[in-house]
Parts: sequence; structure tokens; C-alpha cells
Amino acid sequence: MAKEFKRYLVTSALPYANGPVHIGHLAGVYIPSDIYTRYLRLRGRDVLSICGSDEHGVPITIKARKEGVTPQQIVDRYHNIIKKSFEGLGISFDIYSRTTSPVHTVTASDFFRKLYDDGKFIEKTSMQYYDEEAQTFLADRYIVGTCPRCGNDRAYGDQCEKCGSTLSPDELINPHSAVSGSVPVKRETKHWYLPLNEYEEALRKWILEGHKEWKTNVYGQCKSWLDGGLQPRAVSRDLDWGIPVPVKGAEGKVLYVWFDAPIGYISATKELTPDWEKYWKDPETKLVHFIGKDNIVFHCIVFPAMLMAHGGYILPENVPANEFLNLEGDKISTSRNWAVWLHEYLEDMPGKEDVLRYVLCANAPETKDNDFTWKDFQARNNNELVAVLGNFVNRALVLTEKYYGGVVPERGELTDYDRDTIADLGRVKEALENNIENFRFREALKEAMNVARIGNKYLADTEPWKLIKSDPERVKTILNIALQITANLTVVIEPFMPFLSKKLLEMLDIERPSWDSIGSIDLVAAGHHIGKPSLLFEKIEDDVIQKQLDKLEATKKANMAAEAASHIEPQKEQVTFDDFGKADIRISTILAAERVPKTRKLLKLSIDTGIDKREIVSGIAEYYSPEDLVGRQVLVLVNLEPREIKGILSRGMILMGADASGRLVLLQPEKKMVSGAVVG
RNA sequence: CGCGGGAUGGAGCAGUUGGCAGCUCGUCGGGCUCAUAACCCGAAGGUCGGAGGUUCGAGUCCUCCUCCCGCUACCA
Repeated sequence: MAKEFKRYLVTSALPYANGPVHIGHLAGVYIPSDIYTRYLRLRGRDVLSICGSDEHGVPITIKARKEGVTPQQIVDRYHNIIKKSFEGLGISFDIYSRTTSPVHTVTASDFFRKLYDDGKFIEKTSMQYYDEEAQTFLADRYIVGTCPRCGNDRAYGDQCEKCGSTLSPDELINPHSAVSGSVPVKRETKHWYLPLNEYEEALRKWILEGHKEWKTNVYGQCKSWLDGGLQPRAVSRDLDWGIPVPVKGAEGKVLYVWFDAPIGYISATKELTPDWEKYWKDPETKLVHFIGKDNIVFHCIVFPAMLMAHGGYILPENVPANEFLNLEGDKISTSRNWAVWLHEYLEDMPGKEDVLRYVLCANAPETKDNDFTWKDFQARNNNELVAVLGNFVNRALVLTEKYYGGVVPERGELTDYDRDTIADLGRVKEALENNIENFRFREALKEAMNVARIGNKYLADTEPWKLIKSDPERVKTILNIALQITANLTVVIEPFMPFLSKKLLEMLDIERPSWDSIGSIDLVAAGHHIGKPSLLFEKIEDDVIQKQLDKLEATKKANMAAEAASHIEPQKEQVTFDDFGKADIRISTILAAERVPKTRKLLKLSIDTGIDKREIVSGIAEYYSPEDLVGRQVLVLVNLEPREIKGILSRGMILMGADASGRLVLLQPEKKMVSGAVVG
């Protein structure tokens, strides 16, 4: 089963350029793929790691319209943020390209054209909703209306989120465009479809029979799709942002993003090397797609079908898809800003790139959704990185410095215990290979960390600080071995924590040992002078964590406010001019204010209405303190029926704006007026 | 509705073909003092989501149920 491949091609899901990258993306895709490629490079394999921004599609055009900029400006902004933040975290793509690049435009266009010329598409004409105001056809998702099943007035054209039923846009009652709010009309439009059903048998054979080793979630998902029967799928869209359909009479039509995006892997390879074809077309290449679970169908069914239709391309050997990462118990959401953004993390936590890499790998959602919490982040840093890894290295180096002035001591005769320890060390290599090649990165990281554990135990058991007085010769051997273990660490830890590995190499002042030398105790020569020890990791104190928690708390509050603001009360029934005329509203001045005892919300206000001076009880104590109010002018409904509240006769009502969250805001005249002035 | 994945000591995860329920962290006790109050040893802690079934034996296989996350939505 373990076929040997000549070279590897690793792709990571293209991040969509309508927002920055967050920890969910990292844990699901980019950290696993980077570990995998770094591992392959260490083993001296021929490997390319490919990624880039996915820059087409409707959401980007909508975001651009909202901000009043061009789609190009949106994608430029996020492409640059994403690219830079990946570099900052040491994600070592061989190329990070983008789907607006000229090479991609040509590649995707040619790909479509080849399928078109070979008669692989079906042309179909259908009626679709068109937004005349925004001058665009509307994807199902962008039509909002009332659900025919449950009456929810915010159902989407494809699904009602309230009752969960699947809908088609035609079923919606009172449909309107989510883009402009206008009422859409039906228009005829022509599109090209890839008949996935024609590839069903080939896909079934390839996946269900040929790739039983795929992760259960991936395999299960594919089986479910195939068993359900595949349908032709549209590969073009009516849109002005994207790669034009390279066919006569296709003006105003572009390639569907999910047709164009995976081809981005090919174009990026092309951009990187003139040898791109051997990576994509030679069966001796192992192609691996790293993705998240929402992308399974595109990478296991649609893209392979495209490749089959085109011909000449290899298919992925594996598609390791991870589940999702939650943040502090809630789903990560770009639109709700519920995320830890990579570019912000890099700024907030300089020098802690490896800490994030470590935590996200150790807690990666490999088999089920997981939760990222800042408390766990702190605990893993302090109890694992500092206490186990950092501490071991520090012990070994400080002792060498102290006893031998930083010169690696000569090793003498080995004891049985030494040999046992070295044997333990030797076992790590195979365990690492096994786990990484089967995409079990969590387990692999644990194995790598084990090297530090072996080291700590070795020092604790041999107690060189005691022996130095009674048997200094023996101590030389012990520290020599401790240093060899440290040198082993530089290799085993590199795929996971490259910054640490580099720092460790500098400290030992050695070249990086090869992968095959893992387990060796001849990595640092006796007599070699090592560098000065310094701390690899620092403890993270509570206040640093608290700052991040506060940041999230603020986001939560802002979201609630925004949510409240979006709930607008419907208009009340019509009133006549006379009805309105009955209300006597006057500009009034607040003379005094005090809290009503034993209440949370109430203030007693003394008011000069111009007509008289009176008292009004108002429920604004949560938003205004008495001292804020004295002297302010407000609007008062003066002919409201008096009412006794908490024993005080309240005569009139202060007018206020109230949003759905219950927040109250006083209304006041724009210029100071005489009390008693009529409002109307 | 249907489909896919998940539910295992306080937290996060393993558990391959059914055969004594493991690992990391936390907690408690002890040891050590070279080391960032770090390290090493030991202990406590689980009716393996619930109910039923197959079996000498079930975390593992079968049936039903509950909850969470996804599912031709461009959110990994």
C-alpha cells in the first residue's frame, strides 16, 4: 500500500479574499499543511507547497459595493494582509499567488475552453431572478423573503434558517434582493453545466474502492454524495467580477468561483516553475489537498471530475479535511468578527509565532470540532512549552555552561540506563513518520515533545548536579547525552515550531542535522563550543490573556448592539393630522434630577415646561446620571395623563429614542430655545 | 425530513481485527534543588451520551433514541 512517490504537490485551500485569516483557517488547513511540507523537505523530498488568494465571487462584489470601492481594491487589501500574516507565522508556501493574476486568468480560461471544445459541457437556459437596481443576477442566497413553511420573514432563497427547510427562490413569498432591497424580476439566462453524473462511476471507483484510507469524515461525505447520485452543475455565473467565459455570446458571464478557484492551484504551480507539468501530470507525483470540512465536495467530487474531463491530470492521493475550530465556545464568524485574526495576533504577541502554531496543532480539530480558549492557550504555553520543552533545553545548556564553560564534554562509557534512554530517543523517528504521513499531526507533535520529556527524565534520574562532586567523569557523559537530545530536538520540532528550531540551532551553534540522524548521539561533537543559553519561551501572565478576553467581550457587545439596531420596528398604523395635533410637545428644561430610591431605572426630574414647573418620573437612570441632566433641554409630552409612579405624581413624558436592545437616548433641540416652545 | 461526522475521568484527546479503559494538562501526596516555583515519582478521579440486543466477553458489532457540528450557501 505504501507506494513510493517521486515528488509531492501539497495544496492548501485558497483563503477567500474578503477578510483576513483567523485561527480557524490555521488550525484546519494551513498549520497541518505546513507541518506536512516542512516534514517532507526535511526528509529531502521533492515537494511544492501551493496556495493563494481566492479573489472572485459574489461576496467580494457585495463587500465592494457596500464600502464604495472596487472589487479589485477589496482583494488587494486582503491579499496583502493574508500573504504577510502567513509569512509572519512561518507558513512556508513555495508560492502564495492569487486568482486575479494574469497566469491564472489564462490558465482557467484555457481549461474551460478545452472542456468546451471537447464538448464536455451542457448548455442550459433558465429563468433567474435579476436585481434591476444593482444590475445583477441574484444567487439563491441573495434573495430574501418570507418562508412558506414557518412564516419567517428573513428566509434565504436556498434555505430558511429558522425552520431549516430547503427552499428554492420561487417558493419565497414577497422576495426581495439582499443586495439592493429592491424587488427582483425574472430574466432568461444561459449557463454551462458540467455533467457530474457522467463521472459518477469513475469517481465511485476511485474513491470508494481506491481510497478507503481517507479520513472517515471525508470518505463518508463522498459516499453520501455518490450514493445520492450526482447532478450536472453550473460552472458559469452572471456577474461582472471574475474570469470571463471564453466563448462567443457569453458577454457578462464569468466562471463560477468554484470552477476557477481549484484551477488556481495549477496556475500558481505554473507561475512558480516551468516544470509545473510533472507535478500535475506525472503519476509519480503525490497530490494532497489540505482543506476544511466544508470544502470536501469541491475537492473530492467537482475538481476531480473537472480534471477527468480535461484529461492528462493526476488526481489527489489524499484530501485530509479537518473539522472546525470554535472560539471560546462560539462558532468563529468573519461577519460577526468573532475570531482571533492572525495579523492581529502577530502584532499583539510578537515572538510568539510558535506558541500559536503549537497550541493550534495540539488542539487541532482532526476528528471533531474543537474549542480554542485563551485559558487553554496560556496553560499550554506555561505548562508544556515553558515547563517541559523550554526548561529541558535550559537545564542542559546552563549545566554545560556552568561545568564546562560551554564546551561540549567528551562522552565516556555508556551505562545500561544511557542505552535505554537512547533507544527511547530512536523510537521517536518512526512514530513521527507514521503519524505525519497519516495526517495525525496532534499525535506527531506529542511524539516530538516526548524528546524533551525523555531529556527531563534523564537529567532527573542521573542527577548530574550531585555527581559533579563525587564522579565528575560520569557527568561529562550525562551532559554530552543531554546535549545530543537537545540537538535531536532541533529536527523533530522543526515542522511544528520552525522559529524555535532555528533559535535552538543558533544556541547550539550547529547546522541542522538531517532527518535520518534522529536518534543519533553524534550530532554535537565533543569540544565544540556552544552559544550562550537564553530562554526559549516565556510564561504568559494573566493580564495578557485578560486583554484578549476583553477584546472578545467588546466584540460580543458590539455585535449585540448591531443586532439590536438591525431590528427595526415596523411602521405603526396611519394617524390623521388631527390625531397628531392632539399631542402637545414642548421644549423644556431640566431644573433638577434625583434618583428615585429603591429603583434601578427611575429618575425624578423637575422640569420647566414654560407653562409651569412640574415633576416627571422617567426610566432613564441606567443611561443618564442626575448630574448629566441638569440644565439640559429636552422634548416633553406635556398633556399626557398624569400617573403616579412610586408615590410620585408624574405629569408628562420625556421623549426618547429607543432601540431594540432597550437603550435610551434623549432628544434635544439642536439650538437652545425658550422653554415652552411648541414642537410639531 | 434525509445524509455525513462527533459524544470516553475536571479540561483536551487515543483506543487498530470485540479480550485487564490509555495519553497530555489540571488536582492531591512525595522526591529533587541543575533549571523559567520549573523537573522527576506516585495516587485519586471514568455506569465510555441514553435504552435495548448479539456474544463466554462490547468503548468497539446490531437496533432505537437524545444532544452538538456540518451538508451542492464563495465561512476552513
